Amino acid sequence: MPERTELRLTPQRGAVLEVLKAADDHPTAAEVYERVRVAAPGIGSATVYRALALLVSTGHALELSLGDGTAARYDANTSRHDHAVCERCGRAVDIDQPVPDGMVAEIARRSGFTITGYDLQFRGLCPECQSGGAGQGPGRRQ
Amino acid sequence: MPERTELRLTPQRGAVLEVLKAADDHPTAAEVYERVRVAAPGIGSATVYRALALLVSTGHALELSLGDGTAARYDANTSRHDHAVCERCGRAVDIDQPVPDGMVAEIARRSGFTITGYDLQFRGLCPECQSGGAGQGPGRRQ
DNA sequence: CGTGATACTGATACTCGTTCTCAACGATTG
DNA sequence: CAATCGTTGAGAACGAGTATCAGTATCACG
Repeated sequence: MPERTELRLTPQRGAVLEVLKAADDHPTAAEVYERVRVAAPGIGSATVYRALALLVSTGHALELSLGDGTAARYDANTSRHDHAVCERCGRAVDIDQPVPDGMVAEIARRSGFTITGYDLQFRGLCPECQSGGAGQGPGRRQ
Repeated sequence: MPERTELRLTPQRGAVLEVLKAADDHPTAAEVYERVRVAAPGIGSATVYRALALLVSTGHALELSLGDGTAARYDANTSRHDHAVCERCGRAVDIDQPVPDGMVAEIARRSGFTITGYDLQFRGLCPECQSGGAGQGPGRRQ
């Protein structure tokens, strides 16, 4: 599978892309599937997964692993940015502040790695959940 | 299930903890299972998962999602640190340099989140894979 | 228009990591 | 010794994602 020779923008793929562009949250593949079924009722989940993978590989979408052990999320914003994830409600918002270059260089020097990128997720409580209710906070990892 | 009332250090749990402490890599649950079977031959995978969850919840181990979509990894080093993951061989090494406090504060201010922590993984090539061979690099995410 | 090549589709079976269920086991207490 | 209750191992169940496959749509060309 060296290079895509051809690539059609089928109705299904268009629908997936529309859903992704219309979403201001960061839907999982399953959520994308649900929403796409409104515009393309007969669509199968495999097709959604394939379309998402295609969009990611062609740079039209980003696949996010928000490090909470749950399913991958997708984002039509393809510029470099990170996320803050609410530990209570799972909502993710964009963070546009990059890690300082000096820090990356220092880490490359110390570890011997060639650093090609990084994934950074902040954890905490979103404004709604801070005020919202006093429910129990699950608390995960580190 | 408010608080652990009792907690036995059973041979199985001890074996899991030993494996974790002896590991200088960051084994997945499946790898822990394999290694534990040497010391505790009849052990079941469910027991290993339970022991790992227990160790994590009592602060004796850390569960890592290295953001590459693969299985969770475990680490007996419970102090705050991040990881650099090799994109070719999957190896993870520890990174001890924290994100500057000012950056975290700035992000909390801008997003309105109460930040309780973060997960940071650097991606790149480890020293071995840089020199090692010219194989094909997979290339994932962002 | 017909024909063949090939990309794409949806259904479904499957894999894999992880969790759940449950009967049996074992340690502790009275 | 009996009752209790946390723990165990086997295996079923689960959810996300992938592979397979037969059928369909689209394209290039004569």
